[in-house]
Amino acid sequence: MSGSHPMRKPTQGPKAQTQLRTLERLEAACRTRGRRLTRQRRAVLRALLAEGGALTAYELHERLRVADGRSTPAGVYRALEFWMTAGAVHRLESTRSFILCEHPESPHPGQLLICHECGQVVETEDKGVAAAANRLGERLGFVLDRHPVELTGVCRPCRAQGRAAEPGRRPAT
Amino acid sequence: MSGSHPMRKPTQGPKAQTQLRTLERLEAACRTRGRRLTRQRRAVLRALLAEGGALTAYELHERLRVADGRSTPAGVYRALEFWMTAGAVHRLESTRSFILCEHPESPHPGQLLICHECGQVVETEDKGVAAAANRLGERLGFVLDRHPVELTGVCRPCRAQGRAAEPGRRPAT
DNA sequence: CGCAAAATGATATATTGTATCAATCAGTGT
DNA sequence: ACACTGATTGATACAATATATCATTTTGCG
Repeated sequence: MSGSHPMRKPTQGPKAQTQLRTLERLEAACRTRGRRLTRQRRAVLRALLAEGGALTAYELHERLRVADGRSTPAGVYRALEFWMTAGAVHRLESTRSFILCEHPESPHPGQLLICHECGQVVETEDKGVAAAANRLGERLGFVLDRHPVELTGVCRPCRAQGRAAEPGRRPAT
Repeated sequence: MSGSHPMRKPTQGPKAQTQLRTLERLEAACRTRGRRLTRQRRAVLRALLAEGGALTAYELHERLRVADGRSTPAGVYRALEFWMTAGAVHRLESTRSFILCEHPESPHPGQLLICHECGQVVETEDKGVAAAANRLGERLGFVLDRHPVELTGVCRPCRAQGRAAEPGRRPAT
């Protein structure tokens, strides 16, 4: 993930601030409800925060292992499972990686825009997309769940640098 | 995939007819453009058609191996890659499986509604969802590509049978 | 036919994700 | 402080998914 893409540097801008507050809120909320906030779980969340983007489970494992040699893949997956259940982490199916949720206080389903050139991920809560998806679901008898919708494409900086501009597909017809 | 879910039986209704025509058209189109339509590629496409739903690469491998003991996972992945490039097969990221495209003649990005109870997949080309997604992309500087959008939920039959009705999430806050 | 490009077969290996079970830890009541 | 209980972890093994490599075979074409 971050090894294969020129991932954006984790800045200390207002976004990181927000995430930090979010982190504290999540940790507190978790503690007060009988769910345990353990060393390992905290470590996973903080590693994702420090990264500022998506990481695979094994990349997380590598990072945690530096500070705690006993970290295992299974442990990382357990912690990720815990945070996903809590709504604090999303899984990116299309890149098999994990990322902090930027709107953990909202119950709405969101969208994740993923640049397949640089790996950047932008999380949104677009009413239009959500409504259109729900209407479609209704029409076909599906009740959609709240996993964020993944939309892949190329972000502006990558287009500007000439990395893949075409929407592409259809070599056949 | 089909082993773990009570997958719908492949019917011989009008849909299968359509798919069959589609199959022939694809095979022909492929042949006439310098791309090779080989035994293995044909076998993969036909196995997906026969299934009438999604299959993982290894499930496909199992099936092909019956008729041709030399089938390998690598070969299956290569054939799938070929058909995906041709727009004839979609990959379902959320279930790591593959399914025939039902609208291979259309260049529009589609949606895949996936029931996570029974595994059923419905492919659509909803203008509303597509437009909303593109607007969102524009707003954020992303040019979206044409991978179908995956929407997961529970289909009507599964809700009727009491399998999981709730949209669910948020045990935390 | 004979060449070059495309595709395959065979094999190995990388990556991603779970299962199991004994040991440990954290909260609770005493 | 102590023991009880359930949650969590550590350690290990393994399952499932996906790709790399390279020698060989097949195909299209002149």
